[in-house]
Amino acid sequence: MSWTRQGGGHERRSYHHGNLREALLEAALQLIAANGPAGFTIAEAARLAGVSPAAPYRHFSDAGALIAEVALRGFERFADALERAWNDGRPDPVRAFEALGRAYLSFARQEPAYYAAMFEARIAAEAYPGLQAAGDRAFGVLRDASERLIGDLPRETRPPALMMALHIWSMSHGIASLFVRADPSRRKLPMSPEDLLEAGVLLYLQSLGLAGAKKP
Amino acid sequence: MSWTRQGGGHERRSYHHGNLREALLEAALQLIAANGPAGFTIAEAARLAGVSPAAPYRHFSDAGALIAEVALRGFERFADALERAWNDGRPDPVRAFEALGRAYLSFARQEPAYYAAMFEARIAAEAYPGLQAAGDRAFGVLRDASERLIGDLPRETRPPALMMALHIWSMSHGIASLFVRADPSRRKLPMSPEDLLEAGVLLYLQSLGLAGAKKP
DNA sequence: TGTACATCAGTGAACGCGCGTTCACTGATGTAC
DNA sequence: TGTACATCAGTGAACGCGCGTTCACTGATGTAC
Repeated sequence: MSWTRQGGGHERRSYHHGNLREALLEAALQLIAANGPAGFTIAEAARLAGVSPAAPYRHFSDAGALIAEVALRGFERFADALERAWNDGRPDPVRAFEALGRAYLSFARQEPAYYAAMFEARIAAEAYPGLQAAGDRAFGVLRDASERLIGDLPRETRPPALMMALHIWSMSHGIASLFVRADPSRRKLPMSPEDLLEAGVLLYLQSLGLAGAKKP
Repeated sequence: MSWTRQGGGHERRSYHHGNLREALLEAALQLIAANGPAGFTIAEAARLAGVSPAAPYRHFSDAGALIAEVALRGFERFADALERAWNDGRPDPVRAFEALGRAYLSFARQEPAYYAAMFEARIAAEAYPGLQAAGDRAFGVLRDASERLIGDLPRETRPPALMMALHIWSMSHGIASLFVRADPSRRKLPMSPEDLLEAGVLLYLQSLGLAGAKKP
């Protein structure tokens, strides 16, 4: 990729945009944030990027491919954020696990467009190489953290790490879709989504003998 | 509402459809099931109902109103299904609670169009009177069941019923959206969604001292 | 029981709109020499 | 360092399409008498 001018500034464009691919992905994020994945069109993205409606086809075969690319990048950022939060189990696994949960919701809140592209766009993951893998990497963070958390448990009371990761993921995703998304249909909560998730995770860990009996 | 012919059969139509409102809602379900809430248009629904594109406007002001009506009915059916499953806590609260969870996923699986209209359509609930209330009624089943389940717990270890209901709802919804929906982006699971949810709920209840230590 | 009439559900033609997609083109960029 | 040329990103005009929405209308239904 090469461009002549740096940054996304709106100085007078020359014939070649120079950074159109990135500009289109950026535009897609704006449009998805505003109206959901269905509210995105190539024509509108081109308009936002200040380019003719035919130009995007030099970079993406169709709208699906563009959204898939957004989702792919979303999963990568998501995995990064989760990894940073888990911080390899520091300062201690339980605390790091809670940080992981907060990071999950924080991502859904800060990056609603990425989150929507990842989970609401109805993309056929197998049609876009790399997408599945990126999703797996994000989930892998949760799975590894779970594995680490339950590593010291006696064999009889140790649940499968995969199952545990799925439980935590499901609850996190459920809270994110029901209560975090700035959606007109969002319901009101008597507590913050973060507190709700933390309490749920703590109770879950408690049942495994992994967290103190109380920590409200 | 009045109609001259019963049923949705496709016998020769007369000038008046007679049951268009219902036919449109039915068509909407088909379209939403096929392509999600965004894949629904008034024109296409009219076509499916065998009626001119202007006819739907006699019954719905716009597409949003039609989808909102679908969501409303969905919440009503959903609440009914959950209530039947809970069965007032019989044969015993824990078992009934598990049945409630299965009913949740079963609804998401059997009625994906309703489920999508209810949770993915981005409807402004407050704009459609009754919608919020219908949603509240469905959630209320879960809340009442939670209340009943924890009723006998000692005050110190008893969580707020509302919070507990939110946890269960979130996990159920998370599992439903991630693993039940017949969506091209759905991920594979090493177990059935029902088993995953049941295990999660049991662990959760266990942490409250409400379920046996093991029941795989 | 029959007739006149009001009601209103559905018609069909029309409109403007935005989208997806194509095409031959153009002009900027980079490279070979 | 300068020139010729290949490459290719972006143009702009055009197309067909389906949608939303309106309108004056029509004909079936139900009701008052």
